[in-house]
Amino acid sequence: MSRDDAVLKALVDFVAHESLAPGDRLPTERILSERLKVSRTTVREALTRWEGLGLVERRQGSGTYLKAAVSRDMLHLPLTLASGNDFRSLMHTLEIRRGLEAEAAALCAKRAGPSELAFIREKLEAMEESFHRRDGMSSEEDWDFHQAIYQASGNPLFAQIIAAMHEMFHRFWEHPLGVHDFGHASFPYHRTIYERVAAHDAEGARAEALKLIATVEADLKRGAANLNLPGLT
Amino acid sequence: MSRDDAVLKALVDFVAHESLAPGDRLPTERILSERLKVSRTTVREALTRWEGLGLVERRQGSGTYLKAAVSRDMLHLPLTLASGNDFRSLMHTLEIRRGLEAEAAALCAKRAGPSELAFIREKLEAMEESFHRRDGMSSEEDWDFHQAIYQASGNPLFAQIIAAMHEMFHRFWEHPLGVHDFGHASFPYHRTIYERVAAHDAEGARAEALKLIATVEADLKRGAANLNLPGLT
DNA sequence: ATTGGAACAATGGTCAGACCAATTAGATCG
DNA sequence: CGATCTAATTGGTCTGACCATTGTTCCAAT
Repeated sequence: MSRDDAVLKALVDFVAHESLAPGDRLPTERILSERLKVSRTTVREALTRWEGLGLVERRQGSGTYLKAAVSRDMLHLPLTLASGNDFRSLMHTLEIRRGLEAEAAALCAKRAGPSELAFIREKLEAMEESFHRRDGMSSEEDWDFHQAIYQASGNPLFAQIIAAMHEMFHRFWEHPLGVHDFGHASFPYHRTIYERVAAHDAEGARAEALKLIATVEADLKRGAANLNLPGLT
Repeated sequence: MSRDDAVLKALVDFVAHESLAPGDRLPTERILSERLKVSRTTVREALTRWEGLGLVERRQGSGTYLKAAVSRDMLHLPLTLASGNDFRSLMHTLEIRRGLEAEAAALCAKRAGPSELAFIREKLEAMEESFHRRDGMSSEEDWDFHQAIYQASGNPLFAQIIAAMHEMFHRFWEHPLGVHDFGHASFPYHRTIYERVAAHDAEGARAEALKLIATVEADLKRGAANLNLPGLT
């Protein structure tokens, strides 16, 4: 077994022994290197692997933070998709998102307890407040709302997959295709999704989520048509 | 942009410029560090990322070899989930599959042309024939049918994501949880999905796909209850 | 007492150079 | 010609230093 694989195994044991949870900060690289009897270089190589797998986040000047639960038997699925930044690829990712968003909303309606509902409602109201104040969608508050849904779905895979796709969307989400009022049409569906979730109406929540993505899709198509974007079919 | 992100970008350009194909050997770390004007440490950190993503393979004493095609716009989906051995993880993957399966079926109904429909029908009949001959689901023909659906969805991401997940819990799909007639209940829905797709009824196809996954989920729960599997809630 | 900013310490990021371990290619010898 | 030893190559690890960013502390001005 190579050295830094051993380090990763030791790190798993360490996290288990100290019962570290997502969000916790792990020891500094220097301390780890001393405690595991390897050089800091090797520790860094191992942490780089974990960072690539999304298990850990490093912040210069601050520390290294656990992003997800780790256990000894984990399966890593590095999925890399060749996907351009043209309109067609963007639409493909949106279709994936539609499938996941609908399912996440349905599961959320089934499983969300009072505390999860309160959290979602909080994010919803923050988004609505921001919308009325600035007369437009805030991509950040919008993202927070959806993340709350994914979290309450009880299935961590949703958040993981969508987070990875969101990164791709990110550059477009800021000023997508130059359309200023992008996402305007999707606004009301956030509340309807919440209402269906709060009523524990799984199929209703699924339907509202589908409507929301449909408005985004329409906006995207409109923007692409205006700009003659490459890949437009 | 952090330094080794820049290195990764430069590496992509280098691979493109030299038109390197999978299997080819990249320059040594020392040469790369010199050519990219960064330290070998930084080059190694970048290559470690690529290795984690399965894009590259390093062999000590030999060199670093390209394992997959790389392009500037790639979407990396680092999925890590607890070993598929427990019931909860298996259910999580099934929930993801439900979202994707439903969406793929709907898109397929919208877009499948005559040739795609004929291909799906071929797979369906092969599956049905195998079912009646051996009086049981054949995981291979079943998989072929679903893959045909994903292909006809017109979105390559579906096939890629699901294929990766399928590989992950392949062993369970063969004789999941020891249930012998696993998947028996899902059999009739393959034909109903096909019928809805052939009728270009997107929402109907989505509904049938949801029903199919529901039967699989029920089978899974039944098997787990019988075996007192860990992770059963 | 509060606030603002300046100095400082801690932490991840990068660097240079050396040596180790595995592999490969070439030279050598039977 | 073939097997074997040797040396060069290459990725893996180590050390120690310095840089860039962040968080904290503490003091001065208000």
